[in-house]
This record gives sequence, C-alpha cells and structure tokens, in this order.
Amino acid sequence: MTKVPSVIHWFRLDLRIHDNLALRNAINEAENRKHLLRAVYVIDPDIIKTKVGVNRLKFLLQSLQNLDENLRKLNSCLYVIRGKATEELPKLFDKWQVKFLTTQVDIDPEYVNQDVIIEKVAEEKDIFIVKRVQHTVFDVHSVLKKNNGAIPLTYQKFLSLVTDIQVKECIEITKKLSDHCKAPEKDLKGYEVPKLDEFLDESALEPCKYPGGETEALKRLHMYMAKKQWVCQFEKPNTSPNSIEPSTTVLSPYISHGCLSVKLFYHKLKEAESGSKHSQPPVSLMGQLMWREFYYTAGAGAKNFDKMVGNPVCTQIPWGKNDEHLKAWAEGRTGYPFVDAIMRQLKQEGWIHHLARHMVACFLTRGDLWISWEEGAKVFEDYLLDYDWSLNAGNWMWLSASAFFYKYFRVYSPVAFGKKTDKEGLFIRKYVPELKKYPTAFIYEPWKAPKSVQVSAGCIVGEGYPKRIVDHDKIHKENMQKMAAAYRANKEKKAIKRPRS
DNA sequence: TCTGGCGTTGTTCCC
DNA sequence: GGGGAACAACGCCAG
Repeated sequence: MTKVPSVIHWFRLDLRIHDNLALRNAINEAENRKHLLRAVYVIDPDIIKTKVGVNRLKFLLQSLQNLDENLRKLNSCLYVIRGKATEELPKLFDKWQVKFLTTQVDIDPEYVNQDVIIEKVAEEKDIFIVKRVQHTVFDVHSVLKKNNGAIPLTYQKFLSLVTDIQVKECIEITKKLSDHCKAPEKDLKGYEVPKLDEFLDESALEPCKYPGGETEALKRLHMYMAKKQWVCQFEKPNTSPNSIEPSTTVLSPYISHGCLSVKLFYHKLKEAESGSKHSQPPVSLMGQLMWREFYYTAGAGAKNFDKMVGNPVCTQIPWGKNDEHLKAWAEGRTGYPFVDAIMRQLKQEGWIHHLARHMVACFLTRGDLWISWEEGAKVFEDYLLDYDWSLNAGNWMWLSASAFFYKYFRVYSPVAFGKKTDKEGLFIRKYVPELKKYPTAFIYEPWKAPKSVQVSAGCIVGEGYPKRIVDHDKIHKENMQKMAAAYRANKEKKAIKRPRS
C-alpha cells in the first residue's frame, strides 16, 4: 500500500486537458493536500466485443494515447484500468488510499448507474466526489428545471429556454503538476495505455480517416474556425450528404469523446460570428451545437429515452421484424445504390453526413423497411465514431417520426434525394464500386438498365449487385398508411388518458 | 378550450 | 434549371 494518499480524476467522455474543470480541481486538490494525482480511464474489454465497433475503438485508443501524451506535458500521465469501473475503482480506492475523486457529469444511463454505485462506495470510504458539467454547454438539468421539469419538445422552445443563459468562459490548466504529486513510475505497471493490438487486429482496418485525440480535435477546430466567412455562411440544409470529402466539419467524433470541449467550440463560434452577418439556428453551425444541447436536455428528462416502450416522448408504432432486411440494410446491400453507398461509407469510415443519416434512417423505419428505429440505433452505435447516447436516440426518433418530428408523409426517395447534390453518382461509384461503370442515367436505379447495359457495365443486377429488397414506390405508400393508423391509435390512447373534464 | 402559425433539410410536376 | 404549387397524410404551442 502507498503511504501518500491519492486524488483521482476519472476520465470518461472528457478525453482532454483543455477546458477540463474537473481535472483542474483534481490537480489543485492534489497540490493543496500534497497527495498524488492519478488520472484514470476505465476500459471494459467485454463492452468492446459487443457495443463498440472497431473504428470507434481505434478512435478511442488513439484518443487515450494522445491524452497520455498531453498529461505528460503537465508532469502527469494516464492510468488505463482494464475491467468494469464499479469493480475496479473500489479496489484502487484502497490500494491508492484515495481521498478525493473528480469526474464529469454524464446523462447516459450507463454512466449514471455507475455513478450511483461508485458514489455509495466513496461515501463508505470517506472519499469526497466532485462532478462537473463539462460535456454540454448548458447544465441540462437546470434547463429542465427552468421549463418546470417538462421536456422541451421543440427546438424553438429549447432555444427560448437557453437564450439568456450566460455561458461561462473556458478554463485552462497553466501550471505543471509538482514532482511530489506525481505518482511513482513503477505504479503504472499494468495500467499502460493499450496498444491497438491488445484489442484488435489493426491490419483488418481501413486506413484511418479521422484519427482520435485532443491534438487532432484542436487542429480541426482551428482549421475551420479560421474560415470566418465559411462559418458565418454555414447553412446545414445547403451542405451535401454525398460529397466525396465531407461538406461539414466532422468535429462530432471529437465532441462525443470529449477530445474537444463543446464550450470551447461555442466560444470560438461566437468569436467567428461577432461583428459579421451570419446564419442563425437552426441551420447555422451554432444551431448544430444547440441541436446537441436540445437532445441532451430531452435525453436527461425522459425515462427510457433510448427505447420506444416506456418512453414518454416516443409515439408507439407497431414496427415489424425482418432480420434479413435489417442485415441487408446494415451491410449496404438493399439494392438501392444510394442507401448502400451511405451504409458502406458508415461502416468503412465511421462517419456519414447528417442528411445521409436521414436517408438511411428513414429507409429503415417509416420509409421502406418498417423496422424499429431501436434496431437502427444499435447499428449506428456500433459503426459511428461520433456515437452519442442522447443524440443517437433523439435523431432516430426524429427520423422515424416517433418524436419531435411528425410529418411522416415526407419520405426520402432513395433515388431522387441523392441526385440533388450528386447527379453523376460519384459518391455511389466510390462506395459501391461494382456499379462504377454504370451510365449516369442508371446509377441510382441500376435495375432499370437494359440487360445489355448491365453486361457492358460489368455488373448484372441480381448477380454482382443485389436486386432491390423492396419496391420503394409501392411500399412507402403502404407504410404511410401504417403511420397514419399508429398516429390515430396514439391519439385515441391520449384521449382516454386525459378525458375531458 | 380552440385555433392558426409554424416547424433545420420531401417529391413531383409544371412553367 | 430554378422556383412555386399541389400533394393531403402532423403535433406543438402561444394567444
């Protein structure tokens, strides 16, 4: 057992040293008490096998590696604990004589449940815990309180709640940790940052398009914020879902892992916008950030936000089950080239444009396949680098017209939608290479190509590329009727619940 | 209690 | 090819 007691900062979704108040609190506490600072991250090897896809795992490990490098600049380092937080941390509380623990506030039930257990253990062991809101711009619980505990159900309503809230300045850690607060190097044994090959075979992975880490995050942020005019003119609906290079910032994976502070992003946007005419929420870049806050607020306020049943904001829809269709969708072989290209980009690169998410989410749920949004959310959880509990559930509910958005008759066409921004089908040609020689006239609808054209393009529909698993023109109309019926049933149920007095 | 305005990002047809 | 209207199938919220 160590003689000198310890202060822990438990990193979770705040894999950075900039604007990390909880980390600064831990450092200051260690200095004042003359304790050792232990910066820890807990990684559960089992979760990796089930929920986190290989690309996201790689991103996470790169972020941890970079975090360790940045901590070393502060005369500290990162301990990576293998196992479950609720089992491993209590052991370390004893081993390291922990007196003080800091961490960030999270709303993902997985973290919330962990917190309950850890806080109980900490209380028994007389460990003081400090939690800081630093994964959202606003404290979502105080936003809910401001709305009398009700969940804001529209974006505009949410904006009206936060418009007069003063956002605090970012904080920096300017002083290095004193040598006497630095834990001995030998303590690190067994807690080193994992190399990729500890968890996966790197050779099986695609080249890394978006490397993880705080350093990369800040580089990316500054690159975009330097383009003041671009920032001020940004309007999301005018960006392209199917450009070969992303038409938006791709800061999302860095934000979801906390490599980038949302508060820093907020202030940088304010700075870029100040003194210039600029676009406004919901379509502006600031508007994008506010969408995130909106979903976080809803996710914190609603029970079972990531499920249909027992979720107060979610319309109950009798989705069907079709594992073959689900699999075809997830693997990018629905027979609709635009849908398949998007799903293959997602699987390969871990990121797709927001409107591309609209396209495939609508297709899976109310548009074509009539499969529950919960199934789609699970696939996204696996594949997305920027997976985020509340955003994922919120957006899936939006697209399936289960909550927040109700115009279910607006269905994305898997043929027409992509053409608006990519007539030639370059995006399809890249991600569905078996169709790359198809003439432009048939690139979105290869089944319409005469056999001779299919032969000369080197790919027969039904052999080299799948036949359509559904007929969109027919099925989307049937699904609209089902949506109408589900809405009617929901309305009747509500009327029974709240009878006229 | 009722009503009209409005909501980040639809499609298709027609001029 | 760009813009506007028809299509017909919405719920939330402020007044």
